[in-house]
Amino acid sequence: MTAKDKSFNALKEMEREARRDIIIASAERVFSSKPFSQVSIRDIAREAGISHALIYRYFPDQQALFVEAFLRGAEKIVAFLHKLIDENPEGNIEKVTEKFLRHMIDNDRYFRMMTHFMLDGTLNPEQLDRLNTMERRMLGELERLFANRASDARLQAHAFFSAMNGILISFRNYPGRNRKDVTQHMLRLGRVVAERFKGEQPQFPAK
Amino acid sequence: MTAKDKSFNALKEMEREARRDIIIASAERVFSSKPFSQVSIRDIAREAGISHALIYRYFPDQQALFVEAFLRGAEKIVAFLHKLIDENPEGNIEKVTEKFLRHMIDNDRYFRMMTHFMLDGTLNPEQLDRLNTMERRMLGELERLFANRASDARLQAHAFFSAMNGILISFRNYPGRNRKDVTQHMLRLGRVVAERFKGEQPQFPAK
DNA sequence: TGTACATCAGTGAACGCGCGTTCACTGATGTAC
DNA sequence: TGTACATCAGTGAACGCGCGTTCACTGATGTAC
Repeated sequence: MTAKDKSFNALKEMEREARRDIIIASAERVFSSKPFSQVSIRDIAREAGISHALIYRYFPDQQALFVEAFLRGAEKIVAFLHKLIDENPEGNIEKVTEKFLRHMIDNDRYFRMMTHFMLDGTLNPEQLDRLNTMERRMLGELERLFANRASDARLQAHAFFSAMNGILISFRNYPGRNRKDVTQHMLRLGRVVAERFKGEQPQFPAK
Repeated sequence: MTAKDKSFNALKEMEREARRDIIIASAERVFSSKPFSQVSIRDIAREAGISHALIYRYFPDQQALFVEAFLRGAEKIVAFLHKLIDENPEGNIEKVTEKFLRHMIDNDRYFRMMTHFMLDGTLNPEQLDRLNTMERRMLGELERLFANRASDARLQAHAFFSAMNGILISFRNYPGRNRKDVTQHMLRLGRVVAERFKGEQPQFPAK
């Protein structure tokens, strides 16, 4: 009886999770179709084919859903990074740089969400914490890229991560031309950065 | 008579410009006090001590005013960069990096506005063009930093600029702690980047 | 087997708000005759 | 000098909209006796 109750409840819980997933997946789709600041609860409900009021049965508020949708995608990015760096154990930075940039360009929605949250000053502490944990995990993966090269792998990883993000942000709208040209320019800058980050750093200034 | 008319009209025009300036200056102040996305026309009018309807006598719409306010500040950044690089003619990248980062941190509102516009997909072409011109001017200043060092000064400048922006964005909300710690970390990453960008680049891969 | 009740996914309508923008108007100043 | 008119900075009120969120309700399903 108890066992049966448990499995029934478990099933129910699973179904509930499945419905929650559908909402998150719909959110992800909407986020690929328009700028972050223009996405509304109503958009997501429409995409999911449900009443917008229903979303509040699964998420306490808008921010919680948005963060959740981002974390879902960020998880994929971490997995991608993990695999990528496993496959380039010699710290082949050129290769990693190119693949990483391409992946971020192809998964533009997550990159846009990430930068939005990085800049947003209105996040509540709990969500901020979840986002920081995610950023730390990405940085942790990148750190492995420098583990055999520099004594300050962590700082190198942070600086490298910054350079990647900077490229993706700074040249996004630049200078008109078509998307392909922009991608080419980003990859070219990626090669410059990779070249710079290649060797063992001479001597990191203490201070 | 004509001369008098001209000077009268000129005076009127100047007064109008002065009033326009007051609005822009008020906008700049509001932008330092809250996140970009939360700034409204009404906020700016309140700060300037005028009716919000009046703003539409000086600017066609909100976006025009916002871009104008940013360009005003960006002008100062370009001037700062120009002076900074003049004062470090030997391409003292460590120094430039530190001063640049500090300046951006101290003028955070402009940095926030800049990144907002870089990511925004809803700008009309005319404003986008003005912003791109401004970005090109910043990059032009930075290019001088690499002029005597690398054959591909332009690419180096773009990559360096990206790294700076990336540092400022990626660690803004990271990881809690106080503002001073965050600044310290950013400067530390700046030193890593400066160290990396110091020497002549070995050989830029063609491809 | 039938009936009363509990649970819960799901809904449409409404609330309350703040926003960008427009409108009709006022009042001061300067100009023409 | 006085009067009719034009110009224009400035205003408060209103428009219309979309938003996040809540509410009262429906209807299906499962449970207890």
